[in-house]
Amino acid sequence: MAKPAGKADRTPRGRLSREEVLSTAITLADKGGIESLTMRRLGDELGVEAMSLYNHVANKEDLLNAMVDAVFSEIDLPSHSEGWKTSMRKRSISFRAALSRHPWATGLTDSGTNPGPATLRHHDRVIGTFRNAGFSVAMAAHAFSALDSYIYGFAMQEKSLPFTTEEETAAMAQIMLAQLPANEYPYLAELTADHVLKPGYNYGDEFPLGLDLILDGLERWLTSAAR
Amino acid sequence: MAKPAGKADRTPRGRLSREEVLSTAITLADKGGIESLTMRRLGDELGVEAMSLYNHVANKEDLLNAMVDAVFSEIDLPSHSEGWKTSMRKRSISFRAALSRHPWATGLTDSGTNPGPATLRHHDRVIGTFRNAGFSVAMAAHAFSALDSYIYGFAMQEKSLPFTTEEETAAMAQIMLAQLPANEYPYLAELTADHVLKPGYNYGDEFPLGLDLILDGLERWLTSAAR
DNA sequence: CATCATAAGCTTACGACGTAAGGAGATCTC
DNA sequence: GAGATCTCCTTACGTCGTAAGCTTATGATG
Repeated sequence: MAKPAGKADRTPRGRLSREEVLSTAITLADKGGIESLTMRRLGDELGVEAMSLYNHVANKEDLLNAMVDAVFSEIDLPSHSEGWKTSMRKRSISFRAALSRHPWATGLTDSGTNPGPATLRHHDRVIGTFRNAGFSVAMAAHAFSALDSYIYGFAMQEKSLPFTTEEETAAMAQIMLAQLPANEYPYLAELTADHVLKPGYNYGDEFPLGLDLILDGLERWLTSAAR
Repeated sequence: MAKPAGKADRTPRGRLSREEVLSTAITLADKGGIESLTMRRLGDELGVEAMSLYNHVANKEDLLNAMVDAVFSEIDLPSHSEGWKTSMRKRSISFRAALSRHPWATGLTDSGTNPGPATLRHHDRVIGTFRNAGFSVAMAAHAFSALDSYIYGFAMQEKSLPFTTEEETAAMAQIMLAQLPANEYPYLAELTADHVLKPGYNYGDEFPLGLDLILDGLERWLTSAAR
């Protein structure tokens, strides 16, 4: 009686905004993986037809790029004031945490082609932190490459694991161990049995070990001056 | 006259084999990127309808998993006899080269869920090399995680660069530098101008620097004994 | 308040995609 | 030489991103 026409069950809302589209897309991808994010489902979630999304987004690639930039905006920037090593450690941990919250972002490599403002700012601040600490331009580039390769790669390995919680890990490792021909892959079997299946194991805990290894290495580069 | 019926322009060949399907799929993905690999195109390339591929492959995921395993089979295994550091250095370089030849493999993370035999053998030999060198099980796990995260991440960054050759790099960097608001991202601008645009720059050259940083760090872990 | 351009939504449609179902012909086994 | 099996084909379905064009709500201008 009140509503004259149109879709019945559409949640009444003001107009859509790009931000709303973006954040819903991120939620969807977080929940069901990037392959579950389709324009139609995203539209559904927003109470709108798929084609209406194109009023706020040029195409799907534009959407994905913006999503990646949103992830970068969640990362704590290194502060120039705090000592390069601690502040770089913090931002690295924050970076990994962001990729862990949004695993789909790790594989969205096309965003390298045209990075958004948050991505650029992030990179600029990281390089700036190295430069201010006394790294030469070349050394800063090497440090940036080494450190971020590690972070990205770690996130990718983490994402590719078929388990998340400790219980899942244990269950999965049990199964894999049982399937694994132990005499053909003895070291893999040993590692699974004696390390992965130890109570309290969590792959994520490996992160700071490699991180500190690299940071210590970078510090050595720095103090050994010339390069 | 000779041929009684059927498709005219089909290259006469014996029956298809899984190996043939696999290697053609890899060639296709190498040439046009993973998104250009569709069942229909792969069929075309082999002179066969898309559906015929399902005689040799369970589904596309099976195909992709097998492709990743094929990439792993290209990597030089570390030899137990040679000293862990040099042999691990060799296999790391070989690993990166393989991912560089087949960039699509870097993103195919689902293969972590059920790795093929070449992948398992590779992992087993890597872990075995650490163990034989005196790493404890836990240290071997840490070393494996740190090193392979770096390699994977490096490959991913390399893949995401919008250029390959030195000329492309220079051209692209010029453009990006021109577009970049230099006062907003001063360190990025500096790095581009003074490092990337230097003649002879090639991002791939960064790889051994980070690699040696990690290997040296692992060696220090090893010699500092307990952990 | 009336008009009307613009923006934001909807409908329909197209050409890809992966693959289910089932049929036809070749090849192998006994 | 008969039957089973394997390989390939045709057809079809549901889903995807998105082009084209329509309708309606908004908000500025007279």
